[in-house]
Amino acid sequence: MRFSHQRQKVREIVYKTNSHPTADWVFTEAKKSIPNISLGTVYRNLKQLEKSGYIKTIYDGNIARYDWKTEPHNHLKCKNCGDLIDIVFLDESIHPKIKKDFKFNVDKVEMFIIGTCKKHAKHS
Amino acid sequence: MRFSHQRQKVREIVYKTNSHPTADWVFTEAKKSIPNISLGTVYRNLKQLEKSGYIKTIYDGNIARYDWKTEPHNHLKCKNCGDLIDIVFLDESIHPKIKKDFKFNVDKVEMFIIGTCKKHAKHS
DNA sequence: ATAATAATAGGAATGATTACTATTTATTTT
DNA sequence: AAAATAAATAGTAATCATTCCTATTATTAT
Repeated sequence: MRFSHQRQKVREIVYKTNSHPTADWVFTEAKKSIPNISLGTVYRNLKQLEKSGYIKTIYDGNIARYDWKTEPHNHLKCKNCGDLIDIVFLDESIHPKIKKDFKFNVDKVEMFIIGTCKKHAKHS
Repeated sequence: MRFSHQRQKVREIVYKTNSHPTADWVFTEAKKSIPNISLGTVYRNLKQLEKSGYIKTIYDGNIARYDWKTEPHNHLKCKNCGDLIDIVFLDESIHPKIKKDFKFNVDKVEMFIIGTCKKHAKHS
């Protein structure tokens, strides 16, 4: 894979935010410094960056979001504001139990905990 | 909400399978007995059935699947065959811990465990 | 049976993502 | 440093899942 300014920029944008951005948001940001970058280029590079292990794809409902944090972690999703909050709740220590109980070799666990974050809780 | 043959059929189709079908598969099945049913009708009814609590929607990557099993449960997803396997691994007992540790009120947990099922494991 | 209106069929519209292709650009070879 | 090679791009068309729209049909209350 050879160098391109577009790929470098896409990567930089994902690495600079904790907002788990969508492809479209990355596109909008990238246009600020590369005005004629195309959306296809953003998608292609996000896919390549994931393949190379630099970023991870998160499926939030039926939209893809991207995350620079590649270590195993989980997400809280506030149904009120839509924010995704990174947490570490389950780690790889559950893999042997799943293998034993269900005869299933685990690669990774994707968990969304859906509810209300502290900013939007009605009361305690 | 008043009776319709189409809604009854959609519900019956989802209730008869353990394959976590997509809207399109439900549509194909429904056409066998209601040849001129439309895809929009299938989508509308799936949504209504979910709202009424008869079925649940599962987002598998960026495609919606439907599940008659409405009690909390989790899914193993084999990356080899794509099958979704129902398991009960995490239950609501984790909710208080998440509330305490992260100040987050949990409604539900969506978990996908991705890996290789026993049919497709290379060896132990 | 009639009136009121929820639900439908069929097709158009939308939104996210992928595919296509002529051109540009990074790297390699000379 | 110029030419050759091939990867990457821009721009656009195509695809796929899903939703929206509207005239017509079907269910239910009167």
